[in-house]
Amino acid sequence: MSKQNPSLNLKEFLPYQLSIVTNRISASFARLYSEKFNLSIPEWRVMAVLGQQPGLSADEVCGETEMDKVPVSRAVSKLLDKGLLNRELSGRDRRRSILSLSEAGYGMYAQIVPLALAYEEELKATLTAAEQSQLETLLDKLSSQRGQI
Amino acid sequence: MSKQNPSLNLKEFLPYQLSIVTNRISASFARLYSEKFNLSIPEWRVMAVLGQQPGLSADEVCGETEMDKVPVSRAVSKLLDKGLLNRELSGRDRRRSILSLSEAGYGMYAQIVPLALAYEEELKATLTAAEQSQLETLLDKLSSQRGQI
DNA sequence: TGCAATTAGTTTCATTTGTAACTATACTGT
DNA sequence: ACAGTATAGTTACAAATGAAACTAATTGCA
Repeated sequence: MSKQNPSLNLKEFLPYQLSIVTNRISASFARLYSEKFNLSIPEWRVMAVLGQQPGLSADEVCGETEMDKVPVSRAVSKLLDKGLLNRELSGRDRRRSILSLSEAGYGMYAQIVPLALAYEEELKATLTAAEQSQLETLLDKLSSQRGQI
Repeated sequence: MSKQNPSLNLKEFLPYQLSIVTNRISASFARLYSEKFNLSIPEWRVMAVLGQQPGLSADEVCGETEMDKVPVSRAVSKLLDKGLLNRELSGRDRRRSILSLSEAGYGMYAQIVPLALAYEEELKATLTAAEQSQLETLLDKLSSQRGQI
């Protein structure tokens, strides 16, 4: 039994399945905040971390969101333009910025969070409690094992 | 208990977790065929479906891959340039193309498929058999339920 | 038939994205 | 103290992407 007639069923191929499901979910979730609040995905992610952890630097935002520093920089400057963010420079290290949501930014954040949580609930609604915890386990395993691949 | 102090932990937020894991996996899998064979993600996807189902039209490739017709069209024309694809016009409907891998294309496909399968194996290696089937179930559930969201 | 509406696929254009170069500040070892 | 290196963040440029306009072929139905 050699490898003659190699074949791969895309629909059963795990990386492909993951990317289809994830893209659908990301896209439909993105509609939630992009249509109503006119935020791009990077902008929303920056707001999401700063809403929870105010005072991070741009670099720390990169770490939290797994985003590249370029999209973070661009998202930050757009959010500043829109008045959704405050930025000051760190006294200790004047390369570093200190970022936080402005009052307007926090107001928007406070509107989006319940939508996000409701969305997540809906997503999980078809899963039993056991399946939900299985999913966590599986995602953890898949994500930890990457790196040597 | 009202919704004062709304907060959302990004790292525990399902759409975010999915997108992080998936992006890592997609990126590391893409390195596999992009570095060695100089294929873009859309190009690889087109080859992947045609390797399995020769004779599809561009439109059917869209359906199989969930890609937009524009990236498919571009990927097809690049693959034609590279000599990896054959295209003829359907006799019945001369708008439709009939696509298949060329000999060179199939040769490349035959080299990539084992890499892809090995990659998938490695990915699944940390999961038990039970977890692997759980994962399938979960992905099915998550993907079927989208649409009304 | 023949003309309006669809469909397959391509092209154009504007937007997004990523890589690499750049600026400015801070750290290191001598 | 200071030369070399590293880091935070921005900018510039090129490539990828998507929406909408376009071309060509087909279908439907009056």
